[in-house]
Amino acid sequence: MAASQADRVEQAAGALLRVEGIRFTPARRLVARALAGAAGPQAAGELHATLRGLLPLSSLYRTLAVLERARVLAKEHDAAGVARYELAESLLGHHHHLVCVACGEVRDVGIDPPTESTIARLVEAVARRAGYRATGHRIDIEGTCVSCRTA
Amino acid sequence: MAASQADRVEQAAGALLRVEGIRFTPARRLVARALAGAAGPQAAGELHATLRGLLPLSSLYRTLAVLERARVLAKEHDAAGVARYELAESLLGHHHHLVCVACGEVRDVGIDPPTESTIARLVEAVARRAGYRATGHRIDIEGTCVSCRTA
DNA sequence: ATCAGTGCAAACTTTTTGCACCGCA
DNA sequence: TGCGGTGCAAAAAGTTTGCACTGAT
Repeated sequence: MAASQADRVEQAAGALLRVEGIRFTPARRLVARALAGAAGPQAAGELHATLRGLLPLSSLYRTLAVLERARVLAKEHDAAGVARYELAESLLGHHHHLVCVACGEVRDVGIDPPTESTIARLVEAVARRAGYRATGHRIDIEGTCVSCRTA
Repeated sequence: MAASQADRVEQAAGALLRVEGIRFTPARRLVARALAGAAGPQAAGELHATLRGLLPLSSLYRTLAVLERARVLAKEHDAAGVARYELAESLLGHHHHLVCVACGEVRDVGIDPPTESTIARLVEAVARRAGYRATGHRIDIEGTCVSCRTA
């Protein structure tokens, strides 16, 4: 159930922070758990609303920065340039994003391992030919989500 | 040679603007040509520096917005959240990005058509299973560029 | 007692906008 | 002459930071 996923994430986040000698405070627990329950990367404003004033925006940003430094979460930017945060792949697993071009929703999507490794192999070959040493890749699949299509 | 690529882009950009009933002014020519010569998406600040004061920043932003609206160029955001502009795929062709995780450079990279269509097919299947209708995809290949590796 | 963590308010960066002016059609 | 385009300066949005306070170890 949902609670145990949040529990697992909380435990893993605590371990990552301890390794760096950083305290696992209530604010950090709160943010880690909130992200554990999200279907995709969250903007600071969204998290702030979710947490309903439990954390001032500046503290939230600082919390996010700490968690990012400890590799608990990863920061990226959506099409509007707004920062979005989600659990690091070491906690969430490798995945990609479905981006609705109509409403801007960003949702996580997993790719089955055989397909994923096929893609990884192709991508690495492209990078090598261009003189890059590939360390990873990000794929955003643009399209329209169900609600935007039926609306 | 370089000039003819800029010329082709300028002509195509002019056509796109004319279709929308928008004037193709010197400022717009300038920006279109500057982007035609770039190896990857450019930040507004970079373009402003390239144009050496020929265009105030606010006018540059407005020019970029006009060109985006006319589908001459596309806007995206780099890892730092800064807006970057490049020629639309209808002018530049479908391509992806090599992103150097060390220096932040973003460089265009083409993928050979067979590989590209393999990837497109895989990606569309993933989207369909998730209830999305895919209209496109973006792949950022993260790695280290030659200069960052040898430095 | 010390030092990391917190909250408020102010600063900063990037991008957008209001308004007056200019110039081509 | 009308209207789109331009430039300056000011504003808006998102994010970061200085500083004083709080609380855990």
